[in-house]
Amino acid sequence: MTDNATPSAVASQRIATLIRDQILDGSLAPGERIRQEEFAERFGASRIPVKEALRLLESDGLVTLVANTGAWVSRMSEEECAEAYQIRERLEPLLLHESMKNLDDATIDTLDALAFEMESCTDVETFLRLDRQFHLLSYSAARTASLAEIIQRLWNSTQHYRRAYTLLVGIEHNQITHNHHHLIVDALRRRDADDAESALVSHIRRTRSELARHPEVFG
Amino acid sequence: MTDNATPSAVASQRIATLIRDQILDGSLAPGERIRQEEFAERFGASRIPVKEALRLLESDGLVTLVANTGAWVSRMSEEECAEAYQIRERLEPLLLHESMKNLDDATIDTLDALAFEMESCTDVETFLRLDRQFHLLSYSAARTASLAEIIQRLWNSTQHYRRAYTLLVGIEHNQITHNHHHLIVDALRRRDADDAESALVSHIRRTRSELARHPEVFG
DNA sequence: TATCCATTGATTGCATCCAATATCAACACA
DNA sequence: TGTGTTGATATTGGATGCAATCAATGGATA
Repeated sequence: MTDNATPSAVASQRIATLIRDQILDGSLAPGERIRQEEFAERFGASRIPVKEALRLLESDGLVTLVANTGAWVSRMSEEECAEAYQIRERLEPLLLHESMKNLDDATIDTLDALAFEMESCTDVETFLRLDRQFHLLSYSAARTASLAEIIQRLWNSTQHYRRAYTLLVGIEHNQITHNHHHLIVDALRRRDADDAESALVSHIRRTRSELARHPEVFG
Repeated sequence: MTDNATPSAVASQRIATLIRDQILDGSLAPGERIRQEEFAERFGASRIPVKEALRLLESDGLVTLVANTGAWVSRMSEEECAEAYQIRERLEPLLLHESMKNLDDATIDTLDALAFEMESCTDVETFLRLDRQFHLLSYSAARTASLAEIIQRLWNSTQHYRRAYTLLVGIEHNQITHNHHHLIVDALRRRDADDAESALVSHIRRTRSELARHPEVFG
């Protein structure tokens, strides 16, 4: 499971990737309007591929289209976000399990290094990037493509609130998170799937309850 | 959770629904080619909305697009099908749980009636339709839209093999399936979520192992 | 006879143009 | 003053035409 690697030769897919990246890195905020003509000009294309890209992003849940009216970056409610975390809690352990079957030791070493790097990083954006990288890498050996795709979509659609939460509470008092990561690496190293799954469930469940404790993130 | 209700005024979405229905009812088989111009003419539109519809169906997993070459109805491997059932096994109990919270008694009566109707039906297409109706109705009271959408996609992408399997083994010796349905209705009536979930898990798992026992379905 | 290359035909991708629709402001009227 | 209506403007939806790309066929060569 890799982070949208191939820059497609097809314009509509390339544009979809560019807009998706802007939504994920926060430069396009929820509720912001996306005008076809403006983005077409920005990407040096006509409105047709932009329109197709917007439909793709709509089916990803990142963009909301209203017929004859326009497109906006989707605004996710607190309930929808909780729902995404509930789904992740059931699916990500399965994906981790599938991935563990094929994970090699070198990748586990990299995961270990990432967990420590995260522990000593000092800014929010780096933390978010490393955290995403850690989990996606832990899933990277799974052969279950559609499962990986569902989960990547869930990560994407909740990315905004992960950032908002992290910005709100800071990254100083995150030892529990780091502990979870180390537990996961340890379980993977021992090839103990049940243990890895349960550590991951705890990890995701904790984030869900943390978000529930900080409703101001959704304000 | 209702079966694609609104016939959108937007042509691309209307066309996507029409093509999707043709794939689901079997009149478009896996591997069959979908030519933009041919379908545009058939639906009385130009190629643009057809192309957008195909991209939508691609993100549903029902259609496979190759740049500058064409579109085909997706061909799902045995492994991918098993994967879909694994995901369903983890997610559908959650959706049923969410739905049960809001299910009224009248709907449970309807589910009961559907279970009996299925038991006495004699042709495969009716059986498939009633089965789909039964399960989707049992999920209909859930407020978790994105979960419902994921599951609907999984149903859609495996629909072809449900039909192939049912055609292969017939519907005469399906008592176990009917038993599962009655167990689910009973648990719902008693408002016993855990019991309903475990009956549903058994139900889905059984189908998965049945498919594994009949690999000729995927030939 | 098998393999490689070029040419042709078919099909898709995209840009431009026009039509349809929604939004918003100005205005008439109660 | 508030409300309903109407027109102008901006924006999207879709049709047509052209360019780009791929697949397939035929011929030349080893």
